[in-house]
Amino acid sequence: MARKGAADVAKQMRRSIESGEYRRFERLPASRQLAETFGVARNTLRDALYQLEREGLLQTKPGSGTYVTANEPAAIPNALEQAAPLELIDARFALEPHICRLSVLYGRREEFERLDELTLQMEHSIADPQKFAESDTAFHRTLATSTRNNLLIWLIEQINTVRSLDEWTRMRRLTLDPEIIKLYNRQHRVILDAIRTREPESAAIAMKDHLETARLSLTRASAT
Amino acid sequence: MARKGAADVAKQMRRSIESGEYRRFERLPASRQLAETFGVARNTLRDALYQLEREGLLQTKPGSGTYVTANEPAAIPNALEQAAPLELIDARFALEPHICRLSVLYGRREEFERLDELTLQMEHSIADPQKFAESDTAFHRTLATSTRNNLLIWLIEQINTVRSLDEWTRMRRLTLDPEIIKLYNRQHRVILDAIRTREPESAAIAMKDHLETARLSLTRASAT
DNA sequence: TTATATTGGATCGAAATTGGATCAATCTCT
DNA sequence: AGAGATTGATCCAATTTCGATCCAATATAA
Repeated sequence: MARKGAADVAKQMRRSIESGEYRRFERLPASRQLAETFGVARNTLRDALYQLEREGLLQTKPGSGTYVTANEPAAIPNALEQAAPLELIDARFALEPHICRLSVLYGRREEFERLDELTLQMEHSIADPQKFAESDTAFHRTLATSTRNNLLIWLIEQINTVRSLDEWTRMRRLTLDPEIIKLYNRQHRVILDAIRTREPESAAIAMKDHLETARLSLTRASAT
Repeated sequence: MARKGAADVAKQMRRSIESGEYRRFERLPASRQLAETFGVARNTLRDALYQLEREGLLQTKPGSGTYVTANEPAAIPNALEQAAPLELIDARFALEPHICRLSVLYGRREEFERLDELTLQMEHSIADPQKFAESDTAFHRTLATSTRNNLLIWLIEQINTVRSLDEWTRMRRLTLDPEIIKLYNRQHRVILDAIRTREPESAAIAMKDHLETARLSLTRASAT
C-alpha cells in the first residue's frame, strides 16, 4: 500500500453519501477540489470516484461534474429513533446546562412562574410517574423556551421526541420510583432557584447534578 | 474560483422546499431576483428550476411565476432556517464544549489524524475563506463523529445545514479576514492538542474560547 | 378595456470550469 | 531490490456559466 489509498478515500466518500451528507441528484465538488480536501492527488481521487461509480453510487459527466445517483434518506430520522439511552443523556448533558445559563440571561418572569407551576405539579405527582414525566418534559421544554433561542428550542424538541418513544416510557417505569421523583423534584427546585436569583453557573451546575442523577438511575436500571 | 453550478443551486432550493421554507402553492420570487439572491446567472438558475420541475417539486407558469407543488416531509421545520447568527453561536456554545469532552473519552486515533489533516488544510487556506469554511465545517463534524454519539452527530449535522445557508456565506465573507483565520487556526490547534493529550476540561475551555472569538467577530461585523 | 409592468422562455458567443488522459518521478511495502 | 501505488504536472475535449438581448405570456393598474 501507500500513504492514503484510493480505497480509503472511496470508503470515506461512501460513508458521506450514505449518511446523507450528499443526497440524490446533488453534485459533488470538483475533482480538483475534492482531491485537495482529502489531501490526495487528483489521480487517486479519480480512482476512488471510479470505484464508487462502478458501485452505482455516482455518475460522472465529463465537463460537468460528478453526481450522486443513489441514496437512502431514511437514515436521517433513524438517528433519532435508534438513539441509545446513554446517548440521549449525553446530548442533554451538552445542551441543558448551557440552556440554564441562557435562561438566566434571557428568561422572563412569566416563564419562571410557569416553571414554578410545573415544579409544583411534579411535587404533587410523586405517586404518578406518568404525570410526573409529562410535567418534567414540559419543564425542560419551558426552560429551553426561556432562552429565546429558536435553534435550541428546536433541538430540545427533537430530544423530547425521542423521550416520548415507546421504549422510553417503559424505561421510565423502571426508574421512576417515588424516591427518585422526590430527588428529581428537589433538584428541579435548586435549578429554578438558581435561575431566579440570576446565578448562571450555579444553575448550570445544578442541572449537571440533575443529569448525573438521571444517568446513574439509568445505568442502575439497565444493569438489573 | 469555484463557480456555483445549477446542481448546487438546485440542492439549496430542494432543501429549502423540503424544510418548509417555501410552502405548497406558494410562489417563488421572480427568476431574476432569485438568480441575484443565489449570486448566479439567470440562465443557471433556470436550469436549476428545470431540474426541480422534473423532480416534481415545482411547476412554472410562463408570465406568472414558479410555484411549489410538493412539500410534505416537514422533517426539518422553520426553526432551522430562520435561526439568527447569534442563536447558532449559542447553540454551538452549548453543544461543542461537551462534544470535546466526549471526544477525549471516545475518540479514535484515526479521527484525530483526520482532524489534524483538516487543521493543516485550514492553515493553508488563510487567503481563501471559502476553502477555510469548508474545512472548518468538516472539522466540527469530525469532532462530533468522534464522540460515537449518534444523537449528537445528528444534532451537529442539523446545525451544519444552517451554516451552509445563504445568509451565512455572506456573513462569513464579512468576518473571515486572514487575521481571524489565523486566530481560528491557532485555536483549533489548542483544541486538538488538548483532546490528544486527553484533557477533557482543557479541550472544553479551548472550545469555549474559540466560540467566544467567533461570537465577538460576529457582533463586531454586524455592528458595522 | 387598455396601457404598462412584470413574469418566464429562448438564444448567442466568450470565458471559465469540468472530467479524461498521460507520463516520469517518488514513495511504501514486501 | 522490486512491484505496485501515489504523486504532481501538463494538455485536451466536453460542458457549463455568464451576460446580454429579444420575445411571449400573464398580471396589474388606470
